Amino acid sequence: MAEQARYEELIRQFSAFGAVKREMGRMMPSECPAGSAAVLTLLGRYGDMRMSRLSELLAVDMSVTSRHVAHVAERGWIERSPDPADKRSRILRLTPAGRSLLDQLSRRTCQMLAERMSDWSDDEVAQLTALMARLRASFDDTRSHDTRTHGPEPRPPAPPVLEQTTRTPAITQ
Amino acid sequence: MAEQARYEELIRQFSAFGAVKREMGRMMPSECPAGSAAVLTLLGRYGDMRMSRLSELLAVDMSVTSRHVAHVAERGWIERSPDPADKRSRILRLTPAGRSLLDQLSRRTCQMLAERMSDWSDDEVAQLTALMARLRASFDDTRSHDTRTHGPEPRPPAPPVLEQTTRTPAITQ
DNA sequence: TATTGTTATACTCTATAACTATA
DNA sequence: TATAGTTATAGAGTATAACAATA
Repeated sequence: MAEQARYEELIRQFSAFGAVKREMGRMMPSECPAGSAAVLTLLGRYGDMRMSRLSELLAVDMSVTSRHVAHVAERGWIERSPDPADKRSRILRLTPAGRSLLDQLSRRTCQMLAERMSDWSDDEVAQLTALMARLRASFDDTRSHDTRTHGPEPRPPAPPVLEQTTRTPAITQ
Repeated sequence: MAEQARYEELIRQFSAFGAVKREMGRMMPSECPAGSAAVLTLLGRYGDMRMSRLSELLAVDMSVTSRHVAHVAERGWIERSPDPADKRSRILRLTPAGRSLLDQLSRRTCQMLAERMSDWSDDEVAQLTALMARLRASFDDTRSHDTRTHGPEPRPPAPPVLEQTTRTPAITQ
């Protein structure tokens, strides 16, 4: 348990982190904004899935997911095929073009990080990754907390998003 | 120097961090969105300053800063007084109402973090803070890197944002 | 001529709510 | 009646460019 000052420092860093995100966003191709890249990345990592699962992984409302997915589908990077098990659903799958774009994006962003973090040791990078994963887990669990000020209950109990470790987990899909 | 897989993990956490930010944003009063809170926080921390310096600290374009500042000024949380040394500039200063709001926001967000991170040790919180501060520093320095794909040079060499450590630095203003 | 700050415009991301088609 | 997904609408954040006032 930390003191208030610790948390204030942390919050300050949360806020400042936006600059890092924006800097990375600036190197995305204009046809493929961050939201699209996130869709491709998750499909590449966890394989074919339905909208609802993708929504959980993105941790955004399904309406948002729907828009991102439409964007990448229009550009031929993913396919949406009907789910034989449930006609309301569609199965999302990377196309070869999508896979190719994903590989290219991944190489490019990793190269950028490698440059910016050239003085970080492998272990330090791993530490930051692990702590951020844990932070997310701390916010994911216990959906019981509720300190909000405005607006009604935003989401139902929310099926837990898996993958709270740093390591690639078994495909649960 | 880390391997590609390490960076991919890290990028994944960067993306997922958005969920944490949104969760925190949901507990802000509706009159005071994140951008406004950031303005108040920086003024509270570094004291009175000009737009240009605030822009640097926020790491956003001055047009953006101008909007945030207008928002908080309209609500009486800050004052903009003319800078006697340069009539183009205005000095920004927290009002008592702004200070009071800031204190309240700070308590509330810290309390939320304390709940969510109740199983984190003080040292772990400090570690995450330090690593995020260092990450930001890695992106701040060496404004020489340029892997962008589209758009012209977005900012000039950008005077370095101070405060790259975890500790509160001396007021440089 | 350069700099400080403001404003207009446009784009991305997000959430809520209304809607459809299926379960 | 409930769920999967889509679409319309609105709000926040950001960047670019054009502009005004001053240096």
